[in-house]
Amino acid sequence: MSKGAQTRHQILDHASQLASQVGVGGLTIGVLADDLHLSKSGLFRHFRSKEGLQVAVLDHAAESFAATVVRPALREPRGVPRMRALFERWLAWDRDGVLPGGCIFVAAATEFDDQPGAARDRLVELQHQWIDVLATSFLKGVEAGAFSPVADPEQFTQDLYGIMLACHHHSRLLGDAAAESRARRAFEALLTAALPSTPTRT
Amino acid sequence: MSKGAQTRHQILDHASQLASQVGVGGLTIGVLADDLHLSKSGLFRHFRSKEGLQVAVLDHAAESFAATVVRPALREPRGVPRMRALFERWLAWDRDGVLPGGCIFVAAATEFDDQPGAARDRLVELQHQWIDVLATSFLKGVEAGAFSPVADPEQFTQDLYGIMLACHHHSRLLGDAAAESRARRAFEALLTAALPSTPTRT
DNA sequence: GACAAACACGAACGTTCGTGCTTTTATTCT
DNA sequence: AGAATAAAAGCACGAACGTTCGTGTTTGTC
Repeated sequence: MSKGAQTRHQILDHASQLASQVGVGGLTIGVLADDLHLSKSGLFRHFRSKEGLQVAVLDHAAESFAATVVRPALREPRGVPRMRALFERWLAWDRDGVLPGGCIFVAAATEFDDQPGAARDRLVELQHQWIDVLATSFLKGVEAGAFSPVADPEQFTQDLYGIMLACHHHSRLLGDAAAESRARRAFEALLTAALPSTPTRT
Repeated sequence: MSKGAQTRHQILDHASQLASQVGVGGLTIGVLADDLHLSKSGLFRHFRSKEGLQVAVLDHAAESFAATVVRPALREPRGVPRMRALFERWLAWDRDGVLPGGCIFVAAATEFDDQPGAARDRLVELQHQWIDVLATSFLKGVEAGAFSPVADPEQFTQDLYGIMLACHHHSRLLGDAAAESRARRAFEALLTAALPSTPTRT
Protein backbone atom coordinates (compact mmCIF):
# COMPACT_ATOMS: atom_id res chain seq x y z
CA MET A 1 0.00 0.00 0.00
CA SER A 2 1.42 3.36 -0.99
CA LYS A 3 2.09 6.05 1.54
CA GLY A 4 -0.87 8.06 0.42
CA ALA A 5 -3.32 5.22 0.62
CA GLN A 6 -1.97 4.44 4.07
CA THR A 7 -2.51 7.96 5.35
CA ARG A 8 -5.92 8.02 3.79
CA HIS A 9 -6.76 4.83 5.58
CA GLN A 10 -5.64 6.22 8.92
CA ILE A 11 -7.67 9.34 8.35
CA LEU A 12 -10.76 7.31 7.59
CA ASP A 13 -10.24 5.08 10.60
CA HIS A 14 -10.21 8.05 12.89
CA ALA A 15 -12.87 9.95 10.98
CA SER A 16 -15.36 7.13 11.21
CA GLN A 17 -14.80 6.84 14.93
CA LEU A 18 -15.31 10.55 15.35
CA ALA A 19 -18.33 10.49 13.07
CA SER A 20 -20.01 7.84 15.18
CA GLN A 21 -20.04 10.38 17.99
CA VAL A 22 -20.60 13.73 16.31
CA GLY A 23 -22.30 12.50 13.17
CA VAL A 24 -21.00 12.35 9.63
CA GLY A 25 -22.12 15.90 9.04
CA GLY A 26 -20.43 16.97 12.24
CA LEU A 27 -17.05 16.00 10.92
CA THR A 28 -14.64 18.86 10.54
CA ILE A 29 -11.47 19.09 8.50
CA GLY A 30 -9.71 21.17 11.11
CA VAL A 31 -10.44 18.93 14.06
CA LEU A 32 -9.57 15.86 12.06
CA ALA A 33 -6.25 17.35 11.00
CA ASP A 34 -5.40 18.35 14.55
CA ASP A 35 -6.16 14.91 15.92
CA LEU A 36 -3.96 13.26 13.32
CA HIS A 37 -1.21 15.86 13.42
CA LEU A 38 -1.75 16.80 9.84
CA SER A 39 -2.27 20.16 8.26
CA LYS A 40 -5.76 20.98 7.13
CA SER A 41 -4.68 21.21 3.52
CA GLY A 42 -2.64 18.04 3.69
CA LEU A 43 -5.64 16.16 4.91
CA PHE A 44 -7.98 17.92 2.55
CA ARG A 45 -5.96 16.84 -0.47
CA HIS A 46 -6.97 13.21 0.07
CA PHE A 47 -10.60 14.02 -0.56
CA ARG A 48 -11.56 16.71 -2.95
CA SER A 49 -14.24 18.21 -0.80
CA LYS A 50 -15.92 17.76 2.51
CA GLU A 51 -18.64 15.79 0.80
CA GLY A 52 -15.95 13.55 -0.64
CA LEU A 53 -14.70 12.93 2.86
CA GLN A 54 -18.18 12.08 4.09
CA VAL A 55 -18.78 9.61 1.31
CA ALA A 56 -15.37 8.06 1.91
CA VAL A 57 -16.18 7.68 5.61
CA LEU A 58 -19.44 5.94 4.81
CA ASP A 59 -17.68 3.58 2.41
CA HIS A 60 -14.95 2.90 4.92
CA ALA A 61 -17.46 2.06 7.62
CA ALA A 62 -19.45 -0.09 5.21
CA GLU A 63 -16.41 -2.15 4.39
CA SER A 64 -15.74 -2.63 8.08
CA PHE A 65 -19.37 -3.61 8.59
CA ALA A 66 -19.21 -6.11 5.76
CA ALA A 67 -16.05 -7.63 7.17
CA THR A 68 -17.18 -7.99 10.77
CA VAL A 69 -20.92 -8.51 10.38
CA VAL A 70 -22.03 -9.61 6.97
CA ARG A 71 -19.36 -11.97 5.66
CA PRO A 72 -18.86 -14.00 8.84
CA ALA A 73 -22.60 -14.35 9.33
CA LEU A 74 -23.12 -15.50 5.77
CA ARG A 75 -20.81 -18.41 6.46
CA GLU A 76 -23.36 -19.81 8.91
CA PRO A 77 -25.83 -22.37 7.62
CA ARG A 78 -29.03 -21.08 6.11
CA GLY A 79 -32.13 -20.46 8.15
CA VAL A 80 -32.20 -19.73 11.84
CA PRO A 81 -28.45 -19.92 12.49
CA ARG A 82 -27.56 -17.45 9.77
CA MET A 83 -30.34 -15.10 10.74
CA ARG A 84 -29.31 -15.21 14.35
CA ALA A 85 -25.69 -14.61 13.42
CA LEU A 86 -26.64 -11.56 11.40
CA PHE A 87 -28.63 -10.20 14.29
CA GLU A 88 -26.09 -10.94 17.00
CA ARG A 89 -23.20 -9.53 15.03
CA TRP A 90 -25.24 -6.47 14.25
CA LEU A 91 -25.88 -5.94 17.94
CA ALA A 92 -22.24 -6.49 18.76
CA TRP A 93 -21.14 -4.07 16.06
CA ASP A 94 -23.37 -1.42 17.54
CA ARG A 95 -22.37 -2.18 21.10
CA ASP A 96 -18.64 -2.57 21.05
CA GLY A 97 -17.33 -2.39 17.52
CA VAL A 98 -14.51 -0.11 16.48
CA LEU A 99 -16.87 2.84 16.55
CA PRO A 100 -17.20 4.32 20.04
CA GLY A 101 -20.46 6.07 19.28
CA GLY A 102 -22.22 2.98 18.03
CA CYS A 103 -23.39 2.18 14.54
CA ILE A 104 -22.52 5.11 12.34
CA PHE A 105 -25.33 4.35 9.93
CA VAL A 106 -27.99 4.70 12.57
CA ALA A 107 -26.73 8.20 13.25
CA ALA A 108 -26.32 9.02 9.59
CA ALA A 109 -29.80 7.80 8.75
CA THR A 110 -31.63 10.46 10.70
CA GLU A 111 -29.01 13.01 9.87
CA PHE A 112 -29.40 12.74 6.13
CA ASP A 113 -33.02 11.79 5.74
CA ASP A 114 -33.84 15.37 4.83
CA GLN A 115 -30.58 16.53 3.33
CA PRO A 116 -30.05 15.72 -0.33
CA GLY A 117 -26.56 15.27 -1.66
CA ALA A 118 -23.90 12.73 -2.45
CA ALA A 119 -23.56 11.53 1.13
CA ARG A 120 -27.24 10.83 1.43
CA ASP A 121 -27.29 9.03 -1.90
CA ARG A 122 -24.45 6.76 -0.89
CA LEU A 123 -26.02 6.12 2.50
CA VAL A 124 -29.30 5.10 0.93
CA GLU A 125 -27.45 2.78 -1.41
CA LEU A 126 -25.56 1.15 1.45
CA GLN A 127 -28.70 0.76 3.50
CA HIS A 128 -30.47 -0.91 0.62
CA GLN A 129 -27.58 -3.31 0.26
CA TRP A 130 -27.78 -4.23 3.92
CA ILE A 131 -31.53 -4.65 3.89
CA ASP A 132 -31.13 -6.76 0.80
CA VAL A 133 -28.73 -9.03 2.65
CA LEU A 134 -31.29 -9.42 5.41
CA ALA A 135 -34.19 -10.07 3.08
CA THR A 136 -32.23 -12.46 0.90
CA SER A 137 -31.00 -14.38 3.90
CA PHE A 138 -34.54 -14.73 5.08
CA LEU A 139 -35.71 -15.89 1.67
CA LYS A 140 -32.99 -18.49 1.48
CA GLY A 141 -34.26 -19.69 4.82
CA VAL A 142 -37.73 -20.00 3.40
CA GLU A 143 -36.39 -21.99 0.46
CA ALA A 144 -34.60 -24.26 2.85
CA GLY A 145 -37.81 -24.81 4.74
CA ALA A 146 -36.60 -23.04 7.86
CA PHE A 147 -39.18 -20.28 7.66
CA SER A 148 -42.80 -20.28 6.70
CA PRO A 149 -43.40 -19.58 3.01
CA VAL A 150 -46.25 -17.27 3.87
CA ALA A 151 -44.00 -14.97 5.86
CA ASP A 152 -43.25 -11.62 4.23
CA PRO A 153 -39.48 -10.99 3.95
CA GLU A 154 -39.90 -7.24 3.79
CA GLN A 155 -42.10 -7.24 6.84
CA PHE A 156 -39.58 -9.39 8.62
CA THR A 157 -36.74 -7.10 7.64
CA GLN A 158 -38.46 -3.93 8.75
CA ASP A 159 -39.44 -5.52 12.05
CA LEU A 160 -35.90 -6.67 12.56
CA TYR A 161 -34.61 -3.21 11.84
CA GLY A 162 -36.99 -1.82 14.42
CA ILE A 163 -35.71 -4.15 17.09
CA MET A 164 -32.21 -3.01 16.38
CA LEU A 165 -33.07 0.68 16.31
CA ALA A 166 -35.01 0.49 19.54
CA CYS A 167 -32.13 -1.28 21.18
CA HIS A 168 -29.75 1.44 20.06
CA HIS A 169 -32.13 4.13 21.24
CA HIS A 170 -32.86 2.66 24.64
CA SER A 171 -29.30 1.73 25.48
CA ARG A 172 -27.37 4.61 23.92
CA LEU A 173 -29.61 7.53 24.73
CA LEU A 174 -31.57 6.36 27.73
CA GLY A 175 -28.79 4.24 29.22
CA ASP A 176 -31.11 1.31 29.74
CA ALA A 177 -28.93 -1.71 30.46
CA ALA A 178 -31.77 -4.11 29.83
CA ALA A 179 -32.35 -2.87 26.30
CA GLU A 180 -30.21 -5.51 24.68
CA SER A 181 -31.84 -8.44 26.40
CA ARG A 182 -35.22 -7.06 25.43
CA ALA A 183 -34.03 -6.78 21.86
CA ARG A 184 -33.00 -10.40 22.01
CA ARG A 185 -36.37 -11.43 23.35
CA ALA A 186 -38.11 -9.50 20.60
CA PHE A 187 -35.88 -11.18 18.04
CA GLU A 188 -36.75 -14.62 19.32
CA ALA A 189 -40.43 -13.79 19.16
CA LEU A 190 -40.01 -12.55 15.61
CA LEU A 191 -38.16 -15.72 14.66
CA THR A 192 -40.73 -17.94 16.30
CA ALA A 193 -43.54 -16.26 14.46
CA ALA A 194 -41.76 -16.90 11.17
CA LEU A 195 -41.20 -20.59 11.72
CA PRO A 196 -43.12 -22.90 9.42
CA SER A 197 -46.33 -24.57 10.55
CA THR A 198 -46.86 -22.35 13.53
CA PRO A 199 -50.46 -22.64 14.69
CA THR A 200 -52.40 -20.07 12.71
CA ARG A 201 -54.66 -17.88 14.76
CA THR A 202 -58.31 -18.21 13.90
CA MET B 1 -49.21 37.48 25.35
CA SER B 2 -46.54 40.13 25.49
CA LYS B 3 -44.62 41.16 22.43
CA GLY B 4 -41.51 39.36 23.52
CA ALA B 5 -43.24 36.10 24.24
CA GLN B 6 -44.95 36.36 20.89
CA THR B 7 -41.69 36.76 18.99
CA ARG B 8 -40.13 33.99 20.98
CA HIS B 9 -43.00 31.75 20.06
CA GLN B 10 -42.62 32.54 16.38
CA ILE B 11 -38.91 31.86 16.57
CA LEU B 12 -39.49 28.50 18.19
CA ASP B 13 -42.17 27.57 15.69
CA HIS B 14 -39.80 28.13 12.85
CA ALA B 15 -36.77 26.75 14.66
CA SER B 16 -38.45 23.46 15.43
CA GLN B 17 -39.47 23.08 11.81
CA LEU B 18 -35.94 23.79 10.69
CA ALA B 19 -34.50 21.50 13.35
CA SER B 20 -36.62 18.61 12.13
CA GLN B 21 -34.68 18.84 8.89
CA VAL B 22 -31.16 19.86 9.86
CA GLY B 23 -31.18 18.56 13.41
CA VAL B 24 -31.29 20.47 16.67
CA GLY B 25 -27.54 20.81 16.63
CA GLY B 26 -27.66 22.01 13.06
CA LEU B 27 -29.65 25.07 14.04
CA THR B 28 -27.88 28.33 13.44
CA ILE B 29 -28.57 31.74 14.90
CA GLY B 30 -27.73 33.49 11.67
CA VAL B 31 -29.93 31.40 9.41
CA LEU B 32 -32.77 31.57 11.88
CA ALA B 33 -32.50 35.35 12.08
CA ASP B 34 -32.43 35.69 8.31
CA ASP B 35 -35.48 33.51 7.84
CA LEU B 36 -37.47 35.50 10.37
CA HIS B 37 -36.14 38.90 9.30
CA LEU B 38 -34.62 39.49 12.67
CA SER B 39 -31.14 40.54 13.59
CA LYS B 40 -28.87 37.90 15.01
CA SER B 41 -28.54 39.78 18.25
CA GLY B 42 -32.24 40.45 18.51
CA LEU B 43 -32.96 36.78 18.17
CA PHE B 44 -30.12 35.78 20.41
CA ARG B 45 -31.44 37.89 23.24
CA HIS B 46 -34.45 35.61 23.66
CA PHE B 47 -32.25 32.70 24.61
CA ARG B 48 -29.08 33.31 26.47
CA SER B 49 -26.98 30.91 24.49
CA LYS B 50 -27.22 28.53 21.61
CA GLU B 51 -27.75 25.73 24.07
CA GLY B 52 -30.61 27.71 25.56
CA LEU B 53 -32.16 27.88 22.13
CA GLN B 54 -31.80 24.14 21.65
CA VAL B 55 -33.43 23.34 24.96
CA ALA B 56 -36.23 25.78 24.21
CA VAL B 57 -36.80 24.13 20.83
CA LEU B 58 -37.05 20.72 22.47
CA ASP B 59 -39.53 22.04 25.02
CA HIS B 60 -41.54 23.75 22.35
CA ALA B 61 -41.76 20.57 20.29
CA ALA B 62 -42.60 18.54 23.36
CA GLU B 63 -45.54 20.77 24.15
CA SER B 64 -46.76 20.41 20.60
CA PHE B 65 -46.35 16.65 20.84
CA ALA B 66 -48.28 16.54 24.09
CA ALA B 67 -51.09 18.59 22.60
CA THR B 68 -51.50 16.67 19.37
CA VAL B 69 -50.51 13.16 20.40
CA VAL B 70 -50.59 12.50 24.11
CA ARG B 71 -53.58 14.41 25.48
CA PRO B 72 -56.09 13.48 22.78
CA ALA B 73 -55.04 9.84 22.93
CA LEU B 74 -55.39 9.74 26.69
CA ARG B 75 -59.02 10.69 26.30
CA GLU B 76 -59.68 7.36 24.61
CA PRO B 77 -60.91 4.48 26.78
CA ARG B 78 -58.28 2.32 28.41
CA GLY B 79 -56.84 -0.71 26.78
CA VAL B 80 -56.68 -1.32 23.06
CA PRO B 81 -58.38 1.90 21.91
CA ARG B 82 -56.06 4.14 23.89
CA MET B 83 -52.99 2.21 22.85
CA ARG B 84 -54.01 2.34 19.24
CA ALA B 85 -54.72 6.05 19.48
CA LEU B 86 -51.26 6.67 20.91
CA PHE B 87 -49.69 4.72 18.11
CA GLU B 88 -51.72 6.19 15.29
CA ARG B 89 -51.26 9.74 16.49
CA TRP B 90 -47.57 9.10 16.86
CA LEU B 91 -47.37 7.90 13.28
CA ALA B 92 -49.37 10.85 12.06
CA TRP B 93 -47.19 13.28 14.00
CA ASP B 94 -44.14 11.84 12.33
CA ARG B 95 -45.74 11.73 8.90
CA ASP B 96 -47.50 15.02 8.49
CA GLY B 97 -47.32 17.02 11.66
CA VAL B 98 -46.15 20.60 11.77
CA LEU B 99 -42.56 19.45 11.41
CA PRO B 100 -41.60 18.92 7.77
CA GLY B 101 -38.65 16.70 8.62
CA GLY B 102 -40.63 14.30 10.74
CA CYS B 103 -40.41 13.71 14.45
CA ILE B 104 -37.75 16.00 15.81
CA PHE B 105 -37.03 13.68 18.72
CA VAL B 106 -36.07 10.81 16.48
CA ALA B 107 -33.45 13.01 14.88
CA ALA B 108 -32.32 14.47 18.19
CA ALA B 109 -31.99 11.05 19.78
CA THR B 110 -29.15 9.86 17.58
CA GLU B 111 -27.69 13.33 17.45
CA PHE B 112 -27.26 13.68 21.17
CA ASP B 113 -26.69 10.14 22.29
CA ASP B 114 -22.98 10.84 22.51
CA GLN B 115 -22.93 14.54 23.22
CA PRO B 116 -23.34 15.54 26.85
CA GLY B 117 -24.89 18.85 27.70
CA ALA B 118 -28.08 20.57 28.65
CA ALA B 119 -29.83 19.69 25.41
CA ARG B 120 -29.11 16.02 25.80
CA ASP B 121 -30.27 16.08 29.40
CA ARG B 122 -33.56 17.65 28.50
CA LEU B 123 -34.05 15.27 25.61
CA VAL B 124 -33.49 12.25 27.83
CA GLU B 125 -35.99 13.65 30.30
CA LEU B 126 -38.61 14.20 27.63
CA GLN B 127 -38.07 10.74 26.18
CA HIS B 128 -38.49 9.18 29.58
CA GLN B 129 -41.73 11.06 30.02
CA TRP B 130 -43.05 9.78 26.72
CA ILE B 131 -41.98 6.22 27.40
CA ASP B 132 -43.63 6.53 30.76
CA VAL B 133 -46.88 7.52 29.12
CA LEU B 134 -46.68 4.45 26.92
CA ALA B 135 -45.82 2.08 29.74
CA THR B 136 -48.42 3.53 32.07
CA SER B 137 -51.09 3.33 29.40
CA PHE B 138 -50.23 -0.28 28.85
CA LEU B 139 -50.34 -1.01 32.56
CA LYS B 140 -53.73 0.60 32.89
CA GLY B 141 -54.84 -1.67 30.12
CA VAL B 142 -53.59 -4.64 32.08
CA GLU B 143 -55.48 -3.48 35.15
CA ALA B 144 -58.60 -3.14 33.06
CA GLY B 145 -58.17 -6.68 31.83
CA ALA B 146 -57.46 -5.63 28.26
CA PHE B 147 -53.93 -6.99 28.24
CA SER B 148 -52.40 -10.09 29.69
CA PRO B 149 -51.02 -9.61 33.20
CA VAL B 150 -47.93 -11.58 32.29
CA ALA B 151 -46.97 -9.15 29.54
CA ASP B 152 -43.96 -6.95 30.28
CA PRO B 153 -44.78 -3.25 29.87
CA GLU B 154 -41.17 -2.32 29.27
CA GLN B 155 -40.76 -4.97 26.64
CA PHE B 156 -43.96 -3.79 25.03
CA THR B 157 -42.80 -0.21 25.06
CA GLN B 158 -39.41 -0.90 23.56
CA ASP B 159 -40.96 -3.06 20.86
CA LEU B 160 -43.45 -0.34 20.10
CA TYR B 161 -40.68 2.19 19.86
CA GLY B 162 -38.88 -0.06 17.42
CA ILE B 163 -41.88 -0.27 15.15
CA MET B 164 -42.07 3.48 15.08
CA LEU B 165 -38.36 3.99 14.48
CA ALA B 166 -38.25 1.44 11.68
CA CYS B 167 -41.21 3.12 10.05
CA HIS B 168 -39.47 6.46 10.21
CA HIS B 169 -36.27 4.97 8.84
CA HIS B 170 -37.84 3.08 5.97
CA SER B 171 -40.16 5.80 4.85
CA ARG B 172 -38.04 8.89 5.44
CA LEU B 173 -34.64 7.67 4.37
CA LEU B 174 -35.41 4.86 2.00
CA GLY B 175 -38.60 6.33 0.61
CA ASP B 176 -40.50 3.12 1.08
CA ALA B 177 -44.19 3.90 0.72
CA ALA B 178 -45.21 0.60 2.27
CA ALA B 179 -43.34 1.27 5.49
CA GLU B 180 -46.32 2.65 7.30
CA SER B 181 -48.64 -0.22 6.51
CA ARG B 182 -45.94 -2.63 7.65
CA ALA B 183 -45.63 -0.66 10.86
CA ARG B 184 -49.35 -1.00 11.34
CA ARG B 185 -49.19 -4.73 10.77
CA ALA B 186 -46.36 -5.06 13.26
CA PHE B 187 -48.38 -3.06 15.76
CA GLU B 188 -51.38 -5.31 15.40
CA ALA B 189 -49.19 -8.35 15.92
CA LEU B 190 -47.71 -6.78 19.01
CA LEU B 191 -51.15 -5.98 20.35
CA THR B 192 -52.45 -9.44 19.63
CA ALA B 193 -49.57 -11.03 21.46
CA ALA B 194 -50.36 -8.94 24.50
CA LEU B 195 -54.05 -9.80 24.68
CA PRO B 196 -55.07 -11.85 27.68
CA SER B 197 -55.55 -15.60 27.40
CA THR B 198 -53.78 -15.94 24.10
CA PRO B 199 -52.92 -19.57 23.51
CA THR B 200 -49.56 -20.09 25.14
CA ARG B 201 -47.04 -21.80 22.96
CA THR B 202 -45.87 -25.16 24.25
C1' DG C 1 -47.99 62.65 27.79
C1' DA C 2 -43.93 61.20 30.58
C1' DC C 3 -41.05 57.33 32.06
C1' DA C 4 -39.25 52.97 32.73
C1' DA C 5 -38.89 48.65 30.94
C1' DA C 6 -38.75 45.52 27.34
C1' DC C 7 -37.35 44.71 22.75
C1' DA C 8 -34.69 44.94 18.59
C1' DC C 9 -30.90 46.59 15.83
C1' DG C 10 -26.07 47.14 13.74
C1' DA C 11 -21.42 46.63 14.24
C1' DA C 12 -17.70 44.21 15.79
C1' DC C 13 -15.12 40.54 18.36
C1' DG C 14 -12.31 36.26 17.87
C1' DT C 15 -12.86 31.47 16.00
C1' DT C 16 -13.59 28.09 12.95
C1' DC C 17 -15.38 26.65 8.74
C1' DG C 18 -14.18 24.72 3.73
C1' DT C 19 -11.29 25.55 0.01
C1' DG C 20 -7.70 27.31 -2.95
C1' DC C 21 -2.71 28.35 -4.04
C1' DT C 22 2.56 27.73 -3.76
C1' DT C 23 6.43 25.60 -1.79
C1' DT C 24 8.92 22.07 0.59
C1' DT C 25 9.62 17.40 1.86
C1' DA C 26 9.15 12.12 1.03
C1' DT C 27 8.68 8.47 -1.65
C1' DT C 28 9.08 5.75 -5.83
C1' DC C 29 11.23 4.27 -10.13
C1' DT C 30 14.94 3.95 -13.40
C1' DA D 1 22.09 8.07 -7.14
C1' DG D 2 19.28 10.99 -9.24
C1' DA D 3 15.12 12.18 -11.73
C1' DA D 4 10.19 12.00 -11.52
C1' DT D 5 6.30 11.91 -8.84
C1' DA D 6 3.43 11.92 -4.83
C1' DA D 7 2.38 13.77 -0.32
C1' DA D 8 2.27 17.10 3.12
C1' DA D 9 2.94 21.71 4.81
C1' DG D 10 2.35 26.63 4.85
C1' DC D 11 -0.26 30.44 4.05
C1' DA D 12 -4.22 33.00 2.82
C1' DC D 13 -9.01 33.78 1.44
C1' DG D 14 -13.96 34.81 2.30
C1' DA D 15 -17.79 33.32 4.76
C1' DA D 16 -20.27 31.86 8.75
C1' DC D 17 -20.14 30.71 13.50
C1' DG D 18 -21.72 32.25 18.60
C1' DT D 19 -21.43 36.10 21.42
C1' DT D 20 -21.03 40.93 23.34
C1' DC D 21 -21.92 45.79 23.48
C1' DG D 22 -23.90 50.17 22.91
C1' DT D 23 -27.74 52.49 20.97
C1' DG D 24 -32.03 53.34 19.42
C1' DT D 25 -37.23 52.15 19.21
C1' DT D 26 -41.33 50.22 20.64
C1' DT D 27 -44.52 48.97 24.44
C1' DG D 28 -47.07 49.20 28.62
C1' DT D 29 -47.96 51.93 33.09
C1' DC D 30 -49.03 55.86 35.81
